[in-house]
Order: sequence, then structure tokens, then C-alpha cells
Amino acid sequence: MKKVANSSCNDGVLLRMGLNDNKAGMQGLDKEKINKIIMEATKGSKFYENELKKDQQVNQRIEKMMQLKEKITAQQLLKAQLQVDKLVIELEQSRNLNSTIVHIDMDAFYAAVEMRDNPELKDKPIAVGSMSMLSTSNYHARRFGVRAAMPGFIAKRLCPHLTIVPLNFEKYTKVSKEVREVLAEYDPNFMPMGLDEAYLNITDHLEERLNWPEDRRRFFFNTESTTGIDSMNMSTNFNKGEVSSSPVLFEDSTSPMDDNLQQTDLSEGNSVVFGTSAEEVVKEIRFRIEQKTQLTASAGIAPNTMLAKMCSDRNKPNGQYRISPERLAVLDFLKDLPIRKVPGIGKVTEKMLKALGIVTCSELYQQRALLSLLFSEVSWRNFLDISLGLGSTHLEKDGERKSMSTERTFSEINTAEDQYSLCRELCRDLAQDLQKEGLKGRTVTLKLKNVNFEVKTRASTVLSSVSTEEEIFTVAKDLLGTEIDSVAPHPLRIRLMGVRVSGFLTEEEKKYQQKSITSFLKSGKETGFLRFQPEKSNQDYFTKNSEAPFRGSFFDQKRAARKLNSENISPNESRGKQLFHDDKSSANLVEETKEVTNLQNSNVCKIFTCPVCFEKQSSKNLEELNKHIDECLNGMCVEDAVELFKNDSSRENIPNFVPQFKNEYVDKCQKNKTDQLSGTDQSASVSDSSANGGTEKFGQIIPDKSPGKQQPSSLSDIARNMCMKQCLFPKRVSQDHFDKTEHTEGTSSSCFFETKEDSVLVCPVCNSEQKTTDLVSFNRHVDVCLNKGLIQELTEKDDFPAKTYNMENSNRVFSGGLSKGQQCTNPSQGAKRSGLTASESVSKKAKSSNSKHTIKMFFK
DNA sequence: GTACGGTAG
DNA sequence: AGTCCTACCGTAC
Repeated sequence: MKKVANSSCNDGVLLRMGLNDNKAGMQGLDKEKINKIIMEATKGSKFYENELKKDQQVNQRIEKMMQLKEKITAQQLLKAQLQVDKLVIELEQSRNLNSTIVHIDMDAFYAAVEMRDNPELKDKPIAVGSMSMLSTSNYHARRFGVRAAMPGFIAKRLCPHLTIVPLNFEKYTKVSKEVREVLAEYDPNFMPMGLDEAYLNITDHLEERLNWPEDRRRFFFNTESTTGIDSMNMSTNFNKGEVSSSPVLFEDSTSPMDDNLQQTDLSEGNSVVFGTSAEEVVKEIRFRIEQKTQLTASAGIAPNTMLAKMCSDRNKPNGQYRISPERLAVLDFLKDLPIRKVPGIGKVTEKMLKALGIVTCSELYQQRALLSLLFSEVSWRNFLDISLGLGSTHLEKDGERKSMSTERTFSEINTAEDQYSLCRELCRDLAQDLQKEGLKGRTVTLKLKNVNFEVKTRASTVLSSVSTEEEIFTVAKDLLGTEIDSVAPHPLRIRLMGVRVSGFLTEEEKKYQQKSITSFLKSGKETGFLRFQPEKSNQDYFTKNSEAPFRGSFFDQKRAARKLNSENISPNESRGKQLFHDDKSSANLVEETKEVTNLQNSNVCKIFTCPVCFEKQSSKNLEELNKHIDECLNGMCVEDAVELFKNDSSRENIPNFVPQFKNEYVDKCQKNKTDQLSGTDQSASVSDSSANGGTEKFGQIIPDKSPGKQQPSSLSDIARNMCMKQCLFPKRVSQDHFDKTEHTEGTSSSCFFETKEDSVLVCPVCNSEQKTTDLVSFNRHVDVCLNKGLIQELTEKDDFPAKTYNMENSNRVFSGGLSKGQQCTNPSQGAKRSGLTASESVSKKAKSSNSKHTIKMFFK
């Protein structure tokens, strides 16, 4: 369904939209007439103009390809031939003919259901859909060129008597369920593809069936006829191989059952016994479907899904076809098969291949060397599989959904006001759908189609996943705003808007989200996060850890020590170090403790300790980690900033010290401690701030502007605060930067303050001024203070806390800069992100190794 | 990560 | 008067 007519002609838009396989009939139109009418109806429309434009783009692609082809030398081709043929041999060796795959396809499904339920439609040409778009048509209507994916108003011109029935999905779903009940008996793991199609693997069934007594293969005709259709007559025809009594659908079709009927036992008058072959099984399935629903299905039987699908098309409607599981049978089937019949090859690919003289699958095989030079690896390997008749032999349950979207077409909307409210509506709908499935995603995509049918998509990925109307709209409205601005002062004239959410959290991340909240409440139970089970194949993770139980990171222990006022931290335990390691191939972030230093597995949830809240966090990637830190930083709000002094010499580069922060910090420290002990959920304040009108952008909470709250008065205030925070709590870093930075342990190299001489920092613990040239030594002092001398001796050793605060490491994980996708479009965000004024923030590091995006962002 | 296009149902 | 909606994948940057 919903497929435009196959086109064997590749020239022009007209024929693509027309009909090419019109069967001769008393009524109906011939191909030329149909195309003429379509052309008349379509010519001059914006739609048509856009079709022409797209067509030209395809032509350009073809042109490029042909130029490329011209440059190919005989030698290159020969070399390619050898390489490809080597692969062919491998592929042949792996050819698997042992499965029996069935593809079931309900005939003109929606239309058939409507006809079944309304006898008045029986003899009429009908289509299901609306004036603007048809989903499918019955075979009667198809003779007039009325097809799926054709607008109703054009169909009406082709066939003025056409009855257009509105869609009734509930009904189709119900019928589909009935069909599926039958299918499940042959393969409990069958794979539905939409409402009207399914793949089955009947290999096991066939084997079992051999031992079945005849009675188990006997089925009775349904003698109750609740509708106007004479089901008895249908069934009789079914067995005799006569034309089906569904004349409306199949008036001019040949009998579906006139071949291979030998095995079907016509014994009793009201029952049939089916044989044990694959054909018989599929006949049985189709028989049962028809008895149950009064609808017919077509089917294909083959050794893999691709072939099965092509087979089901062969004797449509109400027919079936089988490719026997032999290599030659497969190749014979493909020999003259037009490539357009292959699932996955659409009109564009067809046209491109036609330009290379490839129309049939055997030609596809003949040109394999050339194709390997003109197309991407994925593409030409796919072509090769097709031409060899290779496909998947098992039915994979389709995995987790990857995106969810909603979009709407309407008559022109051109005022920003309407567009925003429409956008909100879409977000509301989408949020509802998302919540139904309990999904949250990080990427929001806005889709727009202007009145010229040009489509645009604009996406934005935020750090904390979204699912509510408000959250989605916050992102979507920005994207929309940018588009409106981009055409200003002209109005944005659109005919479609859509919103999509993707980048869903994995199950583990969902659990993590909940855990991270409860963990705050639990105030840091050591084992909390270890319940984050790594996925399978991570046995060694636990084996290693079972010998030396995870003790928590350095910070964690400190916090625990402080809280419990314990004096029993052994040096060994305290030496657990926190460092970050990036496994580029898996793009995962690893916090390695002594115990898990060699951990390489990519699927493991890594544990780290948040330098802000000191909670252990489990995370699979950098974004997640940074998100948490963002939330913590914001949760503590700007008052938590640490003071920073700068000597007069460089005062112009560093914000002035703001005295009030000093005492506030200390107070806040106390408060945090109490909060944690009393179970106050700090993260709650983060979400609250957005609920209270603070807006969340790019995963960061923009400070609540509500009156009564102490606000940093200006951008520079925010920047200063962030700058201060950055001293104590190294900020985030982009993955890019992270990847590019070398991972040299222990070398405390550049940090923001290293480049400036004689910084004076105030220790947040003892409140004394510390003159320092680098953060490492300052951090060391803080550590010492925190531990009240307990661990002091350790600080003398080289490998200790330096790593904890090591800017080399911290830089990667926390320090300034954005990844490409997080570029700020608005200067205040940019400032907030970077945490520094422009001139300040372009440190040596940023200049040299962070991408230009960062720099650009700084100066926005 | 973003933008766009191809494909299918 | 007038040409859908949802989802996935691949490619290029």
C-alpha cells in the first residue's frame, strides 16, 4: 500500500506519478490517457514545480556519477572486478538456503476491509483516504490509474465515479489482529510490517508438521455468512482453483489456486486437509485468513526475507509463489526481475542504475565491479547481495524505537503567532505520545515545509532529555524562531510543521536518572550505584571487582569521611584516584579506580564522583556526566562560587573580587552538608527552577528571573560567578576537545590560571588566601584542608590528589568549551557556557586544541 | 551532531 | 482549492 505505481519509465515527473502496468479491461483507461490526465491536473502547481526541481537534482547526481564513470580506467575496473569477485566467493560460501521465510501481504487491505463491511461498495471503484491523499484503492479503481499515494482530487479526475472512503484505522487494526492470530500459530516470532504485511519463519513449523496427524491439518469452511459475501462460495472457488468470488477485487485476475493443488485434499464437503509442504502451509494460512476475515492475502515463500517479499508480489492478488531453496532457482528468479521490484530500491536508485544500463537484477550482477567504484561500500555491497539473492534468513525483532515525531500539513500559515501556537500544539501531541511509551529524548528536530514544498529540518540536542510539552517546546520554539528570523522581514510561509524527538535514553540511563535522584536522598550510600549492572559480557568487570570491592572515589570517601566524622580511612583506600579515560572506539567515559584500572569493556556503566555534590554517579558517556555536573552547579546556584583573587598585574583580565561571596560560600558549604544529611534533594531545586519559569537551554538552567531571588545582576556577574566556580570545580569540556587531548596521567599541564602569574585563591575550607601559580597546588591545599591533615602525608606523594584536580584530566571532562552541537546561538548563553569573558576564555588550550567552534562561540 | 534525501508502508 | 504521515537509514559535512 501507499506506494506509487512502479515505473519502468524514467523520464519526467509525469510518468512517475502515472500508471504503467494498466491491465487491459473493458473499463478503465490506458496508460497514456492516465498520464495525460495526471499531467493536466498537476501541471503548473507548486507541487509539480518542486517535483521538477527534485528531478533535476537527481539528474545532477546522475551526471556526476557519469563523469566519475568516465574517469575509470580499464585497469581500475579489472582490479575492482577481482576484489568484488573475491567477495562473491565468500558470499556464495555463506549462502544459507535452510530457512523457509514467508511474506504475507493482505490484498488492497484497507479497501478490502471497507468493501467487506459495506456491500454497496462491492462493485464500485473505491479508494481509501481523503481528497488530498489516498492510502490504497481496490483493483477496480486501479484500472483507472487510481493508486495509493495519489491525491484524491486527481483520482477523481481519473475516475469520476470513484468512491473515496475515509480511513478507519481502528477497524483495520482489529482485522489485522485477527490475521496476526493466525500467523502466530505458524511462527510465534513472526514480524509484522505495518497492518497488512508480515514475515514468518516457518522452518520450525515445517519440521514439526511432518509428524502431525491429518486432522491437525484439516480446516473447515466458515458457513456462517454474516456479511453479504458468500463465504461458502468463496471457499469452494478457493479449492477448485476458480476465480475468487470477490469480483470487485479480483475481477480480472487469474486464479490464485490453480497451481500446486495436487496435495490439497478435497475430501469432506465442508473441510480441507492441507499437506505438509511449505506451499501447503502457506495455502493453509491464506485459507484460514480468508475464512476468518473474508479477506484475501498474497504470499511469497523463499529462503530469505528479501526474496520472500518479491515472491509475494509475483502472484498478487490472492496468489502465492515460492522459490525453492536452491541456488539456481534463486538466480533464475532474479534473472529478468526489474531492480525496482527489490525492496529498498526506489525510483531514484532505479533511475541512477538505469543510467548505467542496469534494469534487471542480472545486469546488476554483471556491473558489480563498476558499481563498487561508483557507489559507497554500503550501497554496492547491498547491490551485490541483491543480485546474488542474499538476504536475512532470520527475523529480528525490531529493537528499540529511535525517534518519535508528529507533523501536520495545513493551508498556508504565515504569522509567527500562529506558527508558535501550532508548534506548541505539536509539542503537546508529541509529549503525550512520548509519555505513553515512557520515552525521553535529547534531540528535538523541527521540520518545516514551505509553500513551495521545500523541506527543512532543524535539530538541537540538549544535555538533559526532554519529554514534556514545555520541555520540547522550549527547544522547538528556538529552532522555529531562528527560521522565522532567517527570512525576516518576509514572513515564513509554511504548509507543514513537524516536531521529532530522538536520542532516547537507554534503559540504563533511565534507571540512572531515577537512581541519581534517590541517591541524593540516600545521602551517599557507597554501594548505591554499583547496582547499575553492566550489560552481558562484562563478567570480568565483576570478577575483578569482587576481589577488591569498589571503594568509591577519592571525593566520595572524603565526603563520607566528613559526614561520618570517621577517623578510619586507611591510606590505601584514600588513594583511590579519579581519572578519566576515553576509549575512542566506544566513546565511553571511564572512571578508573585502582580496582578497575584495566577495564576496557565499552558497555559498562562507568562510575565517577561528582566534584560538586560528591555523589557517585554512573554514566555511559560524557554528556551525561557533564549534565549532572551542570545540574549540580546550577543547583548550588551562583552563590556557591568560590572567590578568586587576582593580582593587580592582571586585574583587567579577571573579574574583581566580590566580597559578599566569601561568607556566603562558607555558609552554603554548611548548608549543603546539612541538606545532604537531612536528605534534601538538591536536584529537585534544579528542576524546580525550570518549572518556576527559569528556562532550560542546552541542558543548562538559566537562572530564575523571578523577583525576590538574588540574581547576578549582569552578564558579567554571571560570567564572574562561573569563572569562580571554574576554579574549584573545573568545568565541562567538549567531546572533541576531550578526544583530541592526550591522556597523559599526572602531568599537570596547562590550566586557565597557570598562564597567569601569582593568582590568589581563597580556600573554601579554611578561608585563607592561598597564593598559587597553578590549580594543582591550590587543589592540593584544599584537599589537605578537607581532610584536616589526615591525608596530609599522602599529598607529599606524587601520585596523589594532583590527579584528582589535575587540570589535564579535568579539562577533558569539565573545562570550558562546547561540542559542535551545543554551539550557543545567543550571547548570554555563550557567556554562561564559557564562564568567562571573551578575551579571558580563549586560553592557550582553547586556541590550540579546541575547535574553532569554541572560539567562535566565545566571540559571539 | 546536523541537514538532507531515499525508501517503505 | 488542491499532493500525507511516521520511521528508519545512509551520506556529507
